[in-house]
Amino acid sequence: MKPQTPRQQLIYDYLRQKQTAQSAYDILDEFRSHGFRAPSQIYRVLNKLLEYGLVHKVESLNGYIACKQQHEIGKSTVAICNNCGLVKEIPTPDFVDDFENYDGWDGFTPHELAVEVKGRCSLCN
Amino acid sequence: MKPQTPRQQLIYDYLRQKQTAQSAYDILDEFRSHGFRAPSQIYRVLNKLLEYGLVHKVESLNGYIACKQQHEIGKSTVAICNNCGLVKEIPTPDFVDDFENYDGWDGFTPHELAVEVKGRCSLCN
DNA sequence: CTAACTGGTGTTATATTATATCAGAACATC
DNA sequence: GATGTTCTGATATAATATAACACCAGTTAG
Repeated sequence: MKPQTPRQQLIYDYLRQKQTAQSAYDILDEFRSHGFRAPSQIYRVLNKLLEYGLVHKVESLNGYIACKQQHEIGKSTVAICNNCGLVKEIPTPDFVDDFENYDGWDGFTPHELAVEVKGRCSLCN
Repeated sequence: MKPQTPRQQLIYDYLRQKQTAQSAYDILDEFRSHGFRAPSQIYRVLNKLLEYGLVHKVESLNGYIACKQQHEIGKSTVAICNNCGLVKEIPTPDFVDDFENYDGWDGFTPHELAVEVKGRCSLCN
């Protein structure tokens, strides 16, 4: 699915070009000149992009990044640099597929899986 | 590490007995009668408990749970029921250890890893 | 002893993130 | 051209989290 409106395209392109997660308010400040005046306007666009799978929310940063990986939906893995804030979506390792046949679930049926890894990026190492 | 003060013990015990993640404000409301009056008081205790590894933050719920699993520090896995809100910490599967030798890091050095899985618990299935 | 340090506490204020709600515009369709 | 759907603008408010400062108690060092 591609962005469906000019504003979706605008925000998607903006996130694509960023290396760090952006908050809704970061985006709002960036695009006030484009007619965005209230957070709800940003969240509306973000929610669509999330729905389309074009954007991920980085829960531990309350920020948003563009999805640059082709991956199974409902299975994202991001690496977050504690030093510079860089967020990189990485290919979800194959062995995570084992989650489905993991026997530790105790009756739980997994639908979506999000892995957030904190550490140091190659430049900050 | 065990709770170090009466208030840490209080909140820790409270979280231990809960099946769902509790927000700082839930806890505040619960313990107003014990002299908690401001969110910062709760966050102070929570931050200590997090530091001691006795509590986990569930990022996607902005809530907190007691850690009931013995596990390597910096490696938590929680299963979240989308229906009833139950949050269960589960043993981090062995194969996640492979993360360390995963070759998709591209220079990134992982320190901490958090897995949040959404789905349906055994009762809501 | 007492000065300095430490860690926990109380309090007020404020920052940050996210949603609810309502009204109107744009557009399609029948 | 009435109806419905989606996107939009706008205001208000909710929910989550931190900053800053003063106080007190215990303890450790000079």
